[in-house]
This record gives sequence, C-alpha cells and structure tokens, in this order.
Amino acid sequence: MARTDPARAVTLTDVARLAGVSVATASKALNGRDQVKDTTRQRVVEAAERLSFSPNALARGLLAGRTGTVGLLTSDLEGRFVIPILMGAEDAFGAGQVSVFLCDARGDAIREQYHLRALLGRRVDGLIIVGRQTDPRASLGQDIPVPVVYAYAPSDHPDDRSLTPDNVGAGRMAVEHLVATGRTRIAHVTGEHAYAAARDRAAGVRAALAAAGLELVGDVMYSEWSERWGRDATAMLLEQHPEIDAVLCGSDQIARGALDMVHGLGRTVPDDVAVMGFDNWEVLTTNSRPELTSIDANLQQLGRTAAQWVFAALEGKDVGTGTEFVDGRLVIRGSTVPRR
Amino acid sequence: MARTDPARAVTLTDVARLAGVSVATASKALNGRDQVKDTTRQRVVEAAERLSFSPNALARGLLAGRTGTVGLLTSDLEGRFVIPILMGAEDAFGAGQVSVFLCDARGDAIREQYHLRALLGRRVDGLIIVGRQTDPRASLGQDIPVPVVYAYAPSDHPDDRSLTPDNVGAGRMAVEHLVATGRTRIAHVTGEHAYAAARDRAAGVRAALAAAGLELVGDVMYSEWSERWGRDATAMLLEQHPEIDAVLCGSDQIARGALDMVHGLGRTVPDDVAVMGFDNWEVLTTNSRPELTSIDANLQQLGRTAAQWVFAALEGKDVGTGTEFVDGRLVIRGSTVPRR
DNA sequence: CTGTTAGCGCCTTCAC
DNA sequence: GTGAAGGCGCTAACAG
Repeated sequence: MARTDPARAVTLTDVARLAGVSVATASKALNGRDQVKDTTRQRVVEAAERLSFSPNALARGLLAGRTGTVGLLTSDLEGRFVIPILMGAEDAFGAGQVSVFLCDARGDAIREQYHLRALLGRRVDGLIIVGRQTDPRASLGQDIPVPVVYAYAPSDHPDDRSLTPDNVGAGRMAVEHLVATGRTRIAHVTGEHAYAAARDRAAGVRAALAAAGLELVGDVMYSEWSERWGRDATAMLLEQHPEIDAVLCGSDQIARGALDMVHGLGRTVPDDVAVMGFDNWEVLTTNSRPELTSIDANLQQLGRTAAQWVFAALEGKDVGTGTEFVDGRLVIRGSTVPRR
Repeated sequence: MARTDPARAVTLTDVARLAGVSVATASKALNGRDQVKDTTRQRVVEAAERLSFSPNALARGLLAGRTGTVGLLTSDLEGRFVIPILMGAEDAFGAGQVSVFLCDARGDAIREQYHLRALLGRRVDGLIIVGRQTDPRASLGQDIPVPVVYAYAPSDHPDDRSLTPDNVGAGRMAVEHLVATGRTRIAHVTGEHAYAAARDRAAGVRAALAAAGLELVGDVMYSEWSERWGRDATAMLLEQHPEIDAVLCGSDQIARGALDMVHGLGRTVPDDVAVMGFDNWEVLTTNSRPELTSIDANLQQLGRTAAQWVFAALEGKDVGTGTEFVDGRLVIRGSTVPRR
C-alpha cells in the first residue's frame, strides 16, 4: 500500500523556501499573476514540480468561499439513472475542475438529511438531487444556502428548479414511430399505475393515437415493471386481440418479456408484430433478438443541463423556477423495422 | 431554486455572538468538550439551531489534517461494479461521517491523472480505485500521500493493496453446485479470453470437474460477453453434444442467451438442461423464465472491506500488501433446481 | 468554567 | 517585483 504516514503534505511554504522566495511571491507565480519576474516564476514552478506540490483546495476554498465541489444526492439504488446524470454533470463541469460528492440516501429520509448536512458542511457549491422515479418528490426547502437542481424526480415545490424527462412526449414519439412504420393496431403494456412515468407515457400514447385517427387496442395495461408482466400481458393480448400489429411497452424490461412471448406464440418480430420499449437500457435493448427499438431519455444531457444550471446560478444568473422537460430520443432497432 | 446569494454562510462567530460567548466556548459547547457549564452549552446549542449552523468542514479539515473525505476513482462506465462498491464503502464509513468523491476516468489515463490531482488537492484521506475488469491495472505508484486500495481490478504492483473477486473459487463453486444437483455432462460457455475473469472462472471449472472425476463437455468456449454468443454457442453445443445436461455460462448475459436457445430447441430448463451464470445481475437473473442461478461476487462486501482498509491504514494500522480475494456467493434459483 | 492567542495553508491587499 | 501582514472558520493550548 502507498505510503501511509506522509510525514506532512507539501505546502506552498515548502515550495517558497526551495525557490528562495516568499510565499506571497510563490502564490503569485503559480497562479499566473503578472507581477512576477519571469525567471522567478520559472524557479517557483520548478520547485513546485520537484516537490509535486498540489495546492490545498481546502485552504483555498476557505478563503474563496467556493470549493469547486458539487453534491449529487440520490435515492437511485441501482445507479441506472444516476450514473448517466453524473457523467453529464462531469462533462459540463470539466474533469478535475469540479469534483462531485455522490451520496446514496437509499430512499431513507433520515439518511438523506444526514447526507445533506454533511454536504452543506463540506460547503459544496451546489446540489443536484436525483430521484429514482419521475414522480414529484418532497422539496428540501427554500432555505438551502446553495443552488439546488432536482433531476429526474422534480420537486413538488414550484419555486424549486427541476429537470425531468418528457414522458408524455416520449409516449407520443413512440406511437408516431410505430404509425410511421405502418402499424395501426397498437396495444400498450406498461408498469405500475402509481408511477408518473407510466401514466405520462400512456397519456402521450393516447394523444398521438388520437391525432393519427387511431384507437388503442384494449385498455392501457398497467402492472409491474417486469419481464414477467411483459410476457403475461402479451399472451393475453394476442389471445384476445389477434389482430394486433404492435406492442408498445412501458419499459425495456417489459418489452423483453413481450418479445419473448410473441416468439413463443409463433409470430415474428417485427414482421407480424412490432415491439418497442422505453429507457434504452442497452444491456436489454442491444442483446435481444431482434434488437429492441426504444426511447432514450437523454439522461446524460439532463445531467449536463442540471450542472450548467447550478453553475449559472452560482454566477448569479437567473435560471428560473419550475420544471423543465427534456426531450427523449428515438433509437430505432430491428424490433420495429425489418432489416432489408 | 433555493436562495442563490446566501449573503454569507452562518459561522461559529455568529453563533457565539448570539449566545453571548466567545467562539472558543461555542466550539467547546458544540463539540461536547466537558469544560462548559450546562446552561451555557444549552444557550449555544439553541443559538446554533436557531441559525441552523453547520460547521465548516473545510476549516476543520485544514486544522485537523483530516477531511473525512475519500476518493473513488473508477473507469467503470456503466456503474455496474462501482455502485455496489460505493454502497459498501458508505456502509463501512457510516452515512455522513465520510463523504465520497466519485470520479469516472472513462478508461482514459489522462483523465485519470486529472481526477487524481483534483482529489489529492482536495486532500482526500484515502483512495479506492475501481477497475472494470479483474485484470491487473497499472499502479498509480508508491508515492501517493494517502492510503490507496485497488478494488475489483488489482494493481500490478506487489506493494499495493488490492481486493478482487475470487473467480477461480467462483468457477469451482458453480461446478460443485451443478454436480450436487446431479449434473455430469457440463459445458462452459464464456466471454472474451482476454479477460482474466473468463480465464479464472474456467480454471476453477476445470479444477472442480477434475476433483469430481468429470470432464468438461467440449472445450471451454470463449467469445464475447453477450446474449447473442450465449444463444449461438448453445445451439452449437446442443447440436454437437446432445447429451449435455448443464450449460455453465461465464456471465448472466450469456446465460440469458443460453436459456433462450435451450427453450428454442425444445428442451426444458432445468429438467433437461441446467443453466447458470455469474455476477448475479438481478435485472437479468430474476426476470428470466425460469429465474437464473448465479454466483454473486459480493461486491458490496468488497467495497466495505476496501473502505475498512483505508480507514485502518489511516489509523496507522498495517493492512499488508498484495491481492486479497473475496469469496463469491451461490444464489440458487430455478434454472438449476426445479421448484417442487 | 470562560476568554485570549495562535495557527492550519492559502491568497489578497498594501507597503517597500 | 517582492515581501509582510491580515484573515477565511475553526480548534487546541494556555491564561484568567
């Protein structure tokens, strides 16, 4: 293991001493201030490199009031949503410029408070709160001393700033794609009715069908977000409505189950029946046979925007209030369009 | 959005003034030092609460030389391995006691150096480096001024401290389970030969078969870590070796493909053929029909141990050097044992 | 018991 | 150009 007792971290004082200047001069030299003779700067820089000096960001932050640090507080156990959001945020901040504290509250309000206190104590410059559903979540309140952006799960308070996928639009987009590929007898199998994501997508589906002069085959089928449900629902559908030519599923998991069952009942995808899902979870969509068309929620983009808002707010810009919706993106694969 | 210009964060000085004591006394009162009169402590605590004071961890860290902060530096894009490890680390540290910086180098050495500098500049107390394969990775070197533990991907330097899944043992464990359920004609379909995980598991498989007086059916089949390969390989296997009674797959993804193909060729799982995988990736294992037996790598445990080592090293304890292997855990589901 | 003093590492005035 | 001094918020050591 690396040296455990580092004697003492190297400080600006050490660099200054080695370069034979005062700390003030060393500071100026290293920070590109212009009131330093070139040769002096040279000496200081060399000394810093020789000691592999890295300035103490704590001391700097203490003085500056900025820490270059952001908290990402999530309740998304699996990391399925939070990871792309984290990556988007890193993109926006620039690697190494801003570091991100990632805390997982595990759906526990007490733990969330703990982490919140810890983050504020560490003087993060801003907070991004990531939920695991798109249903509004309880606001952290208005008296947090740093900018807060709610991502994925919007805040339930209108004065907060939130960013969430446009699931109504995603539902619409899905149906428009199916209609464009010539499908007219479309069913919708989705997850729990308790989830806004399920209800919103269904609303978009209905709207787009109406706009196309079509009707949904059967009712929207709500149940659990699982492959099992996808299989069961599809079996019922094909039994009751054999004329179906598309099963639009509320998630990629459900779609995988649907795909399975369509095959199991001797029909082909996409020729007899198109199947598509939502989320574009690649491990599911790119490994099925055929690969699965899906709507990607653009979470990385969402994370990038959230980070930009935090940043903008820090600079005193007004980023507004309320919830903004991020457009999804259609990813077409073999389950809706035959390879030619 | 929350208040953007916080005037100024509330400081111990504010609390002290409101309570009518000196900052030193306020500090002692809030930190449970015993040389404070009870009524005074009361007043200070009340003042702190009224102002919702939270101590500046930067200032504290500056003084103490400890920041209560750990860096988790990963190259695991998907977060599949890093998330359980992060959670284990949080468990070990205790929520709110230690905060974790999560940085994703995205497999880029330059970006890794950037993040490393940033983390050291922020004076993390320790580092956990998480790779995305179990193959040894380049050491960060011996002159990092804080304890470093390599998790999942061990370091290639013998003086570093590493923690990685015991894949040989996992392979053995898998075969022992299959043999215990009465299987004797076992094939092994796995991922890329370039991955130590694939080779190690295969070595364990061979060892356990030999110990049981059995032989592998055909050769170990190496190719890609995908469902597609699981399907293709299984089709070939059942064609060439129709006597097979178990397909042991190198990952859950491959196992899903195998399951698919066994069904597709009109055999039943687990009655005719048992199927099992590795990793216990629940979205795959618990949604198949039947559910998939797998070996869980105990990554959360791995994260917990890594964190404990960092912690121990910080307290000057010797945590040794070299690579330690974490045992896997057999998770039995319907794909190897029929429900009765 | 409480207050004063000093200093953690750094940066920013302000003299020289 | 360079150095000395002050202060960011906090705690430990020492006075009172």
